[in-house]
Amino acid sequence: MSDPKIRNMEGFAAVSGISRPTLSKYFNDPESVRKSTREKIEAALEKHDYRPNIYAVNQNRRQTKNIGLVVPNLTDPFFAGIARTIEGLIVKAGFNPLLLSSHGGPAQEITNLESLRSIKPAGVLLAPLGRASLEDQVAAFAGEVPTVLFDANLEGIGEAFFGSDNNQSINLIVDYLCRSGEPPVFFELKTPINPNACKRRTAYIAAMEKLGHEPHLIQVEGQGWNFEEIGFREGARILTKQKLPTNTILCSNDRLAIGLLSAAFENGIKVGLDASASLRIAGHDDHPFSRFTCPSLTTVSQDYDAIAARGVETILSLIESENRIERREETLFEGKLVMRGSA
Amino acid sequence: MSDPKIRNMEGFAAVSGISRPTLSKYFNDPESVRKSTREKIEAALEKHDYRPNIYAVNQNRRQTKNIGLVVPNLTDPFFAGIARTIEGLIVKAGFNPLLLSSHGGPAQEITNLESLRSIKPAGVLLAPLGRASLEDQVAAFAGEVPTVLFDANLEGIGEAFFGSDNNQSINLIVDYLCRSGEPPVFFELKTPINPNACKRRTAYIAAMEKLGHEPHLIQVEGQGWNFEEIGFREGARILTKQKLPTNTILCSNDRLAIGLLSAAFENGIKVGLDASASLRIAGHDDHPFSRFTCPSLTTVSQDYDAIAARGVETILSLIESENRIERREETLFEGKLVMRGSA
DNA sequence: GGCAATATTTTACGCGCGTAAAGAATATGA
DNA sequence: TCATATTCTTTACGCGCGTAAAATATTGCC
Repeated sequence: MSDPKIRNMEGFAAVSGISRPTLSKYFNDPESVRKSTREKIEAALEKHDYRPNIYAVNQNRRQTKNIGLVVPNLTDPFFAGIARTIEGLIVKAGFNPLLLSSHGGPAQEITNLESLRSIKPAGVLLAPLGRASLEDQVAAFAGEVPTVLFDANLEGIGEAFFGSDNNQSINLIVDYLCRSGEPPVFFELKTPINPNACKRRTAYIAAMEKLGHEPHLIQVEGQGWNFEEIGFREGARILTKQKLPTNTILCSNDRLAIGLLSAAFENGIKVGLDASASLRIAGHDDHPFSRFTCPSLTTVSQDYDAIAARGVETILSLIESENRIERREETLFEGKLVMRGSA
Repeated sequence: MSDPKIRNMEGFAAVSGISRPTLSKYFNDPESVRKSTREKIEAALEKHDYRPNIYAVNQNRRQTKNIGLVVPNLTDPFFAGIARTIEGLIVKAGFNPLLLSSHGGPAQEITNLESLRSIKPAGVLLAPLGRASLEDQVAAFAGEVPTVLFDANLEGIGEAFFGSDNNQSINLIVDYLCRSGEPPVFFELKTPINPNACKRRTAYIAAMEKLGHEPHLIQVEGQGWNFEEIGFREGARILTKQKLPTNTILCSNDRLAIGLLSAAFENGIKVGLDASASLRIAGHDDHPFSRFTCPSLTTVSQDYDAIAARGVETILSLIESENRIERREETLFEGKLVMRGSA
């Protein structure tokens, strides 16, 4: 805001009348200097627009203020949403979030961790791809940098894991579906990449058996993260070519359900609750778009505010304590039933 | 991968038998050293896993290899998709992309630029919020850091702009809609935040008049980026309470159309092309979810591969040439008609 | 007003690397 | 083979800041 451009802290010391070491203290923690000097510094900052060179700072600090945040796929609004929530919490804690997406690829996931390593993050929040993850390399990274997993668990990797209680949530919706109509079949990928998908499958089977129904899995071909596409393509196949044992389909996730709903529509199959409908479809996750499907999708919402909050909390305390956690913590949060038009 | 951990380039010089200045040359450009020494260095890298400290490097280089990438809203899969494409191109060029989302907020947009400033990016690719952007502050930033705009234009800000030719694309779809059925009304926000929305409105009016039809705007209330929500809420209102002059609605963007389709479905209004349908709906953008709406959404796709490619190309040449462009370039790319089931 | 406690200044070094200059080594070509 | 052009090594300095230690200044308190 004023005449001579200030190039470094020395220069700012000159114009502010405060010594450089004291300024350094101030920038690391404004509360650590006397109130009167703090005011002098802040008054000078108003006029002179100086900020410490972040590279010089990070070169000398023992720890950076960076926290890495890696999600499997930012193109999925579900993860974009979580990422946004987490970023907000990190900023509020005075740290600097760095968001990276693995774009569904294991190699990219490792690349992301590698590039995080070079910025020396104080900690990392990682939502791994799951089965596709190159576990050895992820584990190696987590051995060097305090890492907390969320969304998808990799056994024994990282200091903690926060995710959804698939057992509870699948139970919830299977129970609801059975109470309100015919028991559901389970629509999923044959070879799911995500551990949550596997847990949901076994949870489905257990829930059905508990209620005295025969579980029925519909496992379709499909790779990658284009779930809507798979749900649409394979959904069309099973809806037209295959005789379903019931009129109710529970999908392993909402994105599959979105594709399936679209396939049902295209094939003139009416989905919903009223008498004229011949099919019920439910999902899992409460994807941002699930409110706008036709009909709107009945599903289970994940408590991702809680997951985000606990994840950030944990990585921060890990950073604070400067050492690793004594025992790896795994916490699962309960889902909530979201009743809409499709089931 | 070997015994004594290497802490700096000095240490790596010791184990590799190459002097530090030469190593420095190598890391800045492997091709700049003789082949035989390059091989020696790379052999040593295989065994010793050393990488230059990025903070020390950036402190001393005149320019970093960072390129900022700011999008208005990562929760929108459209921007997530563009961002991914652009990131890929930046990496391929040997630079380091830094992705930030403004989350629909002008203050966040400025915060993003501020935090980019502190990492001293060589250049920035910015998709601004549009009307909501705090133009003065964006302009001030663009005055300090080479900046290229895309998606939404801010007059005179940045070295160049790449976006869609809304005039052409709206013409295209209005033309198609008129040829294939009744001329469309235009469904949009009363006070759009995005300059593209304004251009689309005037393009719609011009296209209609050119074809000898009376333009008809339906402008609904609504703020923010939750377009589906607005499309759904206001769509339900106009579909039930208002007599439309035609059976065809062109939406200002796909996300509004997705909400509107959902509203039509909820109200038992059949959308599509066949005789039994009473409404046609079209959108604009070819949003990733538009293929899976019910019915699938007829729309215009933006050529965002071209936008991404030219944007990256431009910022790179700007960085290379170390100075600003002589004349601000504005390039618009044509859209393609995507015919699906809804219109 | 004087003392102890606390805060600031002064001085100095180190972080890891870019880079310039001069001399030594190596490659190139006729 | 030798002269020449490249490339590398050695030496040295600087980047902007963290931080330690000792000296000095300021504050709070009785």
